[in-house]
Amino acid sequence: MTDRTEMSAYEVRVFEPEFPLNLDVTLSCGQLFRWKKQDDTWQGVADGKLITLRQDGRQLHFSGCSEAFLISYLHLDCAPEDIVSGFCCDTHITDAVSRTSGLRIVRQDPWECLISYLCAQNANIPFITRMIENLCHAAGESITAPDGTVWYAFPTPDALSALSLEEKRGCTLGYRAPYIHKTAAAIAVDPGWADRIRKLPFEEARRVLMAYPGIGPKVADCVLLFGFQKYESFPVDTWMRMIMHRLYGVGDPEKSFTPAEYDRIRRFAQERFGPYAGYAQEYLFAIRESYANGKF
DNA sequence: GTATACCCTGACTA
DNA sequence: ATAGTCAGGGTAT
Repeated sequence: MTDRTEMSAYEVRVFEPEFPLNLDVTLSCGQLFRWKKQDDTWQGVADGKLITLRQDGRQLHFSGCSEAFLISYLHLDCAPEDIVSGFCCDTHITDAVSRTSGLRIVRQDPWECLISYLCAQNANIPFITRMIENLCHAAGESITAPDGTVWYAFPTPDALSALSLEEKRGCTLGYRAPYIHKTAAAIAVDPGWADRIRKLPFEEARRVLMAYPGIGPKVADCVLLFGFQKYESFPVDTWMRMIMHRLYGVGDPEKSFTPAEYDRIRRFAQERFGPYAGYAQEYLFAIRESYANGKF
C-alpha cells in the first residue's frame, strides 16, 4: 500500500453515462456470477481488477477501473432505442421492456464466460456462484482491497488447465470437472480461439463452440450472447421454454426437451425478434417469475 | 429424429 | 433423521 498508483486505483470517481442504466437489474439478472451488493454498493472482479460500483440516480460512482472500461463493459456505448428497435415487435416485449428498463447485456470476457456457463449446466445461480468462487480461490491471482479483504481474479487459461482434475473436483464442479478440464486444456494452448470465433457468422461460431467438451446448444448460445456480443443468440432454458409457450404457443413444455424442440423455439424467437433477439430473451428472463405466476 | 440412462449437487419432501 | 425425489444441460448409445 506504499505504492501511490495502487491507492489511486481505488479512488472513487463519478460519471454520468450518456444513456440510461439500471445497474441493479443488470448485475443481478443472472448473466453474471461475480458481483455482490453490500448496502448500496456493488463489488466484483472484472478484467482482473477489483471494481466497485454505486448508482445514484443518473450518476455512477466507481473505483478500480476506467470510465472507458465501464462504458464498454456495461454496453453503455449505444442508445437503448437502437437496441430496443432491434427486437421489439409486440405488446409482450414492450411490456417486459417497460418493467425492466435500463437492463444491459454486459460484455463479458469470453474465456471467463465460457467456463462460467460450463459450470452453469444443471445448476442454479447460488450453486454456480459457489463453483466459480471455488475455482477463483484455487487458481486465481489474489487481489487485496484497501480494507484488507482478499479477492480472487478469475483464473487464466494456463492457471486453470494447470489445476489437476482432482483439484477441479474439489471445487464442487461434480461431473462438469472433466468437461472444464478438457476445454481449459484446449484453450490454454490456443490463444487465438476467441478471435477466430468472434469473426465467424453466428451459426458457424455456434458449431465451433459446440465442438468443445461439455458445450451443447444452451451453453453455446449463452457464450455467444454474453461473451461474443452476438445479440441474435437466444438461449433457451426451462424458463424460456415456459415463457415462449405461454406467450407465443411455440414448443410444448409437457413434451421432452429434444434438440429439435430447442431449435424450434430459438429459431422462432430469432425470426420474430430479429438481430437483438438475445436482448428480448434477457428482458423476458428478468421477469420470469411473473410469467410463472400468470401475472402478465 | 428420438428416447433413455447417466453424470453431480442441492433443495425439497416423506 | 435419513432416505428418496426432483431440477437442471450434455453426452453416449
